[in-house]
Amino acid sequence: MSPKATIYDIAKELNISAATVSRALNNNPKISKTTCELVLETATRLNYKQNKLALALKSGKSNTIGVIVPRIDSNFFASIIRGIEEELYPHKYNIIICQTHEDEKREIENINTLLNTQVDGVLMSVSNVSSENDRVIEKVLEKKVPVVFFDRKKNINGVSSVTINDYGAAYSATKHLIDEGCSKIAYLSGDRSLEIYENRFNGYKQALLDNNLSFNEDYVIQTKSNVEAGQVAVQKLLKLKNKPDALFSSSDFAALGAIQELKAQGIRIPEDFCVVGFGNEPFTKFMELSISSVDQCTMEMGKIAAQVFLEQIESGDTSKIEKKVVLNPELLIRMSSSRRS
Amino acid sequence: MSPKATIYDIAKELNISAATVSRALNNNPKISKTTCELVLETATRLNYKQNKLALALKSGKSNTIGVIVPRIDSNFFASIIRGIEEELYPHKYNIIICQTHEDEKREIENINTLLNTQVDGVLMSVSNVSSENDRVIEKVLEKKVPVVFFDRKKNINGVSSVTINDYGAAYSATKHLIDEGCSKIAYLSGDRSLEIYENRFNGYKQALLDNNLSFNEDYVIQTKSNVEAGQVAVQKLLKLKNKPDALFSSSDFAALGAIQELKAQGIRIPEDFCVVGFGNEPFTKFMELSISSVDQCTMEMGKIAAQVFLEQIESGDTSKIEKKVVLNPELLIRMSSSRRS
DNA sequence: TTAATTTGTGCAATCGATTACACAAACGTA
DNA sequence: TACGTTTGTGTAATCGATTGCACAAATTAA
Repeated sequence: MSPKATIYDIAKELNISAATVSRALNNNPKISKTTCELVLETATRLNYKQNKLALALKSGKSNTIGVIVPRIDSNFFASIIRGIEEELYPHKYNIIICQTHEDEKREIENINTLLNTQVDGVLMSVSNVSSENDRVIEKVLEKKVPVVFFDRKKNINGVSSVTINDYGAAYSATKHLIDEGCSKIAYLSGDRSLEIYENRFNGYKQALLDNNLSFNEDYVIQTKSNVEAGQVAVQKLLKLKNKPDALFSSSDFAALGAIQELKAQGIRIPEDFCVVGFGNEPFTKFMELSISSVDQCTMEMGKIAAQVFLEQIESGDTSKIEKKVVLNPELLIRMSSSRRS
Repeated sequence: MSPKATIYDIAKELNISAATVSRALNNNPKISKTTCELVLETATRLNYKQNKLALALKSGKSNTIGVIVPRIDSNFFASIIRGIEEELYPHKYNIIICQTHEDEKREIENINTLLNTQVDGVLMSVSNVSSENDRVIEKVLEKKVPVVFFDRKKNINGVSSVTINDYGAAYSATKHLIDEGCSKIAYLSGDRSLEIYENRFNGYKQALLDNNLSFNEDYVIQTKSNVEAGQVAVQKLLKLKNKPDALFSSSDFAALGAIQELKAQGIRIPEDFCVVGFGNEPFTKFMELSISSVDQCTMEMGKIAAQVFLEQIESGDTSKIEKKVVLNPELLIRMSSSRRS
């Protein structure tokens, strides 16, 4: 028995043509019951598995999509991928995962690999803002392969996206801190050339202005999204003459670092200083001093990105549909910013 | 311009044969420089991308592997996948991710889908111990598709695996608790029909016996791996006449729940009660009362699983190599079990 | 009984790339 | 001049499954 049986093996075994075998396996009504049963039986016996590659080549549809993320081992992206997978599983799509590690070159490589692999679509969270990969993405579109951005998008014609309302979330978070009685609110940002961080910054700023608080450039620090960065940022902030009394961080990890440093310096949370993070990382609710954070609806984002992809595929003409879905994230108020109760 | 250019399009454009185009694109030395340059230029102009499906069909090698995990949105599996991806990226392999949600039916479906997709190998962490999928896996092997288990393995002939020394890790953790002065050590287990949990149990038990401590059946509780399960388990334990003074948990999440419940009942950690978890989840080191845990070398496990796969592919004959790699996890002693210093 | 229809299969092309083999043209050598 | 050798390309088969078209056999209708 050959390691991989084909319809030809079945055909030979039964002295019929491969075409008939193919039809029998697809329940084509033109095939007689007798033949059909014989074929199915032989297929099982030979451990036949349909070769999807041949099918994909013939049909031009691989039933595979590519997902490109900066990295997979972050709760945020892993949850989104889970959402995508669950939504696409019933539709028999396979998912190829690529990591960019925020490297533009690798991002472009990944896109090209996926195209070569003949994926039916590309779902991605962009790593980079440079315009070189804009051109690469446009080439994907030329090939009628739908692209859907999630979380971190770019504004490219014909590309749908699923994002959260970063502006609104930042606005709510900041407003919440104001409501708790804070008036000197600092903001830890990520790379502001990425739209999400720019939007959060704007939400933060607008909330201050709408509440008659002055915007202080010294209170805005651009950092990485990790614990150390949060510690360093707080060290800087506490050296200011006019020390802040609250912090809104674009990253839960930085928020954690900030809290650690604040405590180390003897500052009480939330009495003297309130903190709100972003991302609803699992640890934020586990901490003894639980951390307020913005939940980014990751599973939902993945599911919706998958749905948008499916709609585009089904509609046939990708280029005309351009859907921009914006989810409303939820502010989870926890101990790090709850002065009441 | 057609959306997807093929070598035939290039050939027609230049009035040469597709064979020549193929050779030129593959830098075949038999092709004249002139032709070669013309082809490359035209390929770029037409936005040509090699169709990997056609290549895979022809060569019988898809350069794609399948990875099956219970779920992707857990730090543990996500890290392993990252390791696999990084190891395989330079070798131009694509990775298809499947989730089982611990469902045996879905596990079998996934395996079959991957076979249909003609993956060059399957790397999996098994969800289930039933023997029905043993047969499915044996069919994979019949097709000369290498299978590598990681973390949760099964003992099937011809299947390599990469696991950690669960027995040793549990032994060390228990021994450490004993060294801290604990003598009544409870153990929270996962589903003991899975080898990993059975091994940990044995390591725990042996450490007790080797140190002249009695093994108490009441101290062993089988639970889920989540926070609530840990809380419930501690409630049970504290109702015992002879209350334990330490806990080794097979799950960090359960360890966290346990700690929360212990604190709620006014028990001091580590003074009155020591806790060690398993998995080195990110939050364990973030907690104010940081949690001792066993690091499972996830990235490394992924990388090694990928290496084992590569070796099998290169060796040609899969069936003869059967490699069992066992990694030695590290016990990270943190505040939840440090009475000294 | 003959013609029309239905039923069940086979033939061959197709998807895109590779490659063994054939072969013409250009070259060198005796 | 005639005969080997390169050099560069083309032809056609192949990978596995699908499917329009053709067609024989069986069935039905007239």
